[in-house]
Amino acid sequence: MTELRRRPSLASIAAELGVSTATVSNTYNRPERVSADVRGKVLAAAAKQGYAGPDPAARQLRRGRTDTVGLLLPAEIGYAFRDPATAAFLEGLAGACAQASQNLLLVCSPAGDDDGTQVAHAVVDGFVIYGVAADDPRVRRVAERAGPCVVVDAPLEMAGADWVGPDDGAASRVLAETLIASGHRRIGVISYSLGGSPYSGAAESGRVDRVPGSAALQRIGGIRAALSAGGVGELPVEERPENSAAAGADALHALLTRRPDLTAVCALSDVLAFGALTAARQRGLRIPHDLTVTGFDDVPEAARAGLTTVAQPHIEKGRIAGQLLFSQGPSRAPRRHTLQTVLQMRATSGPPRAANPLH
Amino acid sequence: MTELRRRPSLASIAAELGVSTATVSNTYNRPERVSADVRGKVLAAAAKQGYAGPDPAARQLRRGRTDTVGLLLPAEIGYAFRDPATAAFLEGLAGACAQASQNLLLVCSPAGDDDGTQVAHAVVDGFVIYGVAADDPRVRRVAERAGPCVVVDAPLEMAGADWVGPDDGAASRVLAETLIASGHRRIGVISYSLGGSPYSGAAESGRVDRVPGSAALQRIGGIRAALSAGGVGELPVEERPENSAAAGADALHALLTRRPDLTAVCALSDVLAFGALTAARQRGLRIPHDLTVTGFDDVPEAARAGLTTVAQPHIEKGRIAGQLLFSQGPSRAPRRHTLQTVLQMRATSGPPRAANPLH
DNA sequence: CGATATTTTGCTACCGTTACCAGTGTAACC
DNA sequence: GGTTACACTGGTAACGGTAGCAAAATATCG
Repeated sequence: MTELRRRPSLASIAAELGVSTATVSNTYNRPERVSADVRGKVLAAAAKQGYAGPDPAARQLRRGRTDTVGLLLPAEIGYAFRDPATAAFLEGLAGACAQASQNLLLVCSPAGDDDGTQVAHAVVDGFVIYGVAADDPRVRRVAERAGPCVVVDAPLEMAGADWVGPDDGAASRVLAETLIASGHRRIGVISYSLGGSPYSGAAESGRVDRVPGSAALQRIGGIRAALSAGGVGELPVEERPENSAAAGADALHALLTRRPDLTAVCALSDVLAFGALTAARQRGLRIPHDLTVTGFDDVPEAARAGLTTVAQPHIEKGRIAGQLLFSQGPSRAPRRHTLQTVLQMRATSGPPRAANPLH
Repeated sequence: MTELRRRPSLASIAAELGVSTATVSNTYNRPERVSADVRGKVLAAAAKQGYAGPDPAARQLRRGRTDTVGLLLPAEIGYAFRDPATAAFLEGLAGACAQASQNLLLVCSPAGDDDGTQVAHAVVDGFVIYGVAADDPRVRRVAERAGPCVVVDAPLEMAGADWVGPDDGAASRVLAETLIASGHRRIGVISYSLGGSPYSGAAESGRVDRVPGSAALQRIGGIRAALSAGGVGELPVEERPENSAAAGADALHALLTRRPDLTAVCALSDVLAFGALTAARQRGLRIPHDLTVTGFDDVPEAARAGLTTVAQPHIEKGRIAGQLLFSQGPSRAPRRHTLQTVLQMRATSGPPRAANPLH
C-alpha cells in the first residue's frame, strides 16, 4: 500500500502524521518551538521510515551556508601527508574547524586535469590555500568563487584574501647571514619546486629571478640578499620537483658534483635536508666539519636529528588560518598575520672546513 | 538601472542574454551541446557578472550526488596528523579520491559535543570510518544515513558496510608466538585507548575481556591466545587514552614499576613503542638485552629506529578503502578485504636476559 | 523544392529544505 | 465576557540547478 518506496523526506513524514513540513523541520532545527508531544511523534515516524534528519544538500541550498571549509593543497596531494610540516598545519587547522563546528573539505585534484573542476564543485563557504604556487590554475578558480579566503605561506596576490605565514625572506636572510658570519662563502641551495612546470636540475637564473610566486623563491631571495650584502657572489640552486628526502639526497649529489667547493648547503625544507644529510654521509663527508647543512621548518624530527633549521609554528599557523577565515566579515581590508620564526642552531652547522684566513 | 545587485545565477545571465537557463546550464555541463557562438556569449556574460559557474549546493541537490567522500576519524582529530600510520592511510585514500574525481571531507567533531551533528550535516555520498571505536556515537549517525560505507581496521558490525584491515588478532599472535619461541615468558602490553571513556592505568580484565570493539582489543586477544597456547599465564596491560610517544614512555614506566620482571613489552603501535624505547633507555635498560620492545604498524621511522614490529600496507589500505567505497553497488553482500601483514624482526627484540634454562 | 536528418535551444517539472509570517488555540488578566 | 499574551503549528515561496524531451532552426539529400 505504501506507495513505491522513495527516500523518506520531511514531506513524507509530515504526510504520515498529518502535520506540516515546517513542523517536522522545526523538530530538528529548533526543537524548543515544537511541543514535546509532537516532537516525539515526529521522531517516532522518522525512525519508522528510516529518516536520518534533514538532507544536508537541501539544507545548504536553502540556508546559503555550508559550514564547511575548503582546503587547497599542492597538486600531488599525497605529499601533504608525507610532509610533517604540512601535517602539523593540518592539525592546527582541523582543530580550529572542530572548535567552530565546521567540517574540512580536502580538494583532491586528479593528476593532469587541473582545470580546477574539483574546486568549482566543492561545497564550501570559504577556502584556505596552503603551499600552492601562484600560477596554479586552481587558485584562479578559488578567486572567482565568492566567499572568504585565506592564503598560507605563498605570496599570492588575491583580492580580499587574508594571509598568514612567516617572513620567509627575512628568516632565510638571517640564516644566511649567520652562515656568512661564521665564515662560509660558498653556499648552495637545494629547493623543492619553484613553481611552474615540474623541473629537475640546476635552476638557471630565468627560474629564480621571476617575481616570487612561492615561498621557495622568497627564501632564495633572502639568502641572495645576505650574500650580496656580504659581498659574496652567485648562488647555485638545485631544484627538484618534489619535497622529499629522496629528492634532497639526489639534489645534494648533483649540487656537489657541479660545485665540489661548497662549504654549506641550505635546503629549503627539513625534509630535503634529511635527504641531503644522508647523501652527504654517504659521500663520506663529516657534518658539519666538511659540510654545513641547514633546513627550514623545524619539524619534530629536526631536533632529534640535530638539524640546524628555521623554526616556525606550524600548528599555530593552521589555527590562525582557520580563525582568520571564520572571522572574515562581508568586506574588509585584507589582514596579514606574520608568524615569528626562530633560527635553531644545532649540530649540522659549523664553521667551514677551511676557514677564511682573513677572519 | 541594473536591479539591486543579487548574486549572479544561471537565471541572471540567461536573462541578460535572452536565452534559457537550460542553455546556460548546458554551457557548463555539456558544452558540446551548445553552439560555440552561444557558449562564447554565455561565458562573456558570466565573466561580466562575476558568475563563477553553477552553485555547487544547488547542483548537488538537483543531481542527488555530491562526489564527496566523508571521512570519520578518531574524535581528537589532531591525532590523525600526528600518527604516521594514519597519515599514510590518508595519502592512499586521498589518492584514490583524486583518481575518482571525488573530494574528501574530514568530519571535525568539536570536543564533547559528539552527538554526531557534524556527521549529520556532512554533504557526502558515503563514509569511510577509520580507527573509530564501535561505541563512538558518531558511528550510529553514519549508519543511519543512507549511502555506502567502508570500515577500516575497527571490528564494527555495520549492515552493508565493507571492511578493510589487517587480521589484527592473527598478526599479534604470530608476534607473541615468536617472542615465546625465543624464550620470553613474562610479557606486557602497552596500549592506546581500548575504547569507551578515556582511561589511563592498568587495564583490569573488565576492560580487556569485552567484546572486541577496537583493533587494540583484537591485538591483545591475539597475544593472549599465543600465551595461553604456550602455557604462559596472565598478560598485564597498561592503557593510555592516546596514541603518542609520550604516552608510550609513561606507560612503560608504569608497567615496569608494577611488573619489574617483564622481559618483553609489546606496544600496540609504533608510536607508543618509540616512547617506550626512550623510557627504557632512560631507565638504563639495554635493548634488547634487558628488554625486548615491539611495535605495530611499521611506520617509516620504525626501520630507521630498528624497531621490531608488524608491518601492514597503510597507503594501500587507504587506496582500497576508496576503491571499495566507489565500487559499491546499490545493494550487495558486504565485502571484507584482509591486508597482508609481515612480522619485521629488527634490533629491538632478542632472547630474554635470563633465558629459561629448560631451553 | 519538399522531405528528412541533424544540430541547437527552450520548457518544465521537480530536488528537499527553511525563513518568514500568518494563523489557531489556550491561558491569564481586567 | 472580552482582551491580550503566549505557545504552537501551518502555508508557501523561494534557494539555484539539471534532466529529459519537445520544439525550432539549420543542414543534407534525392
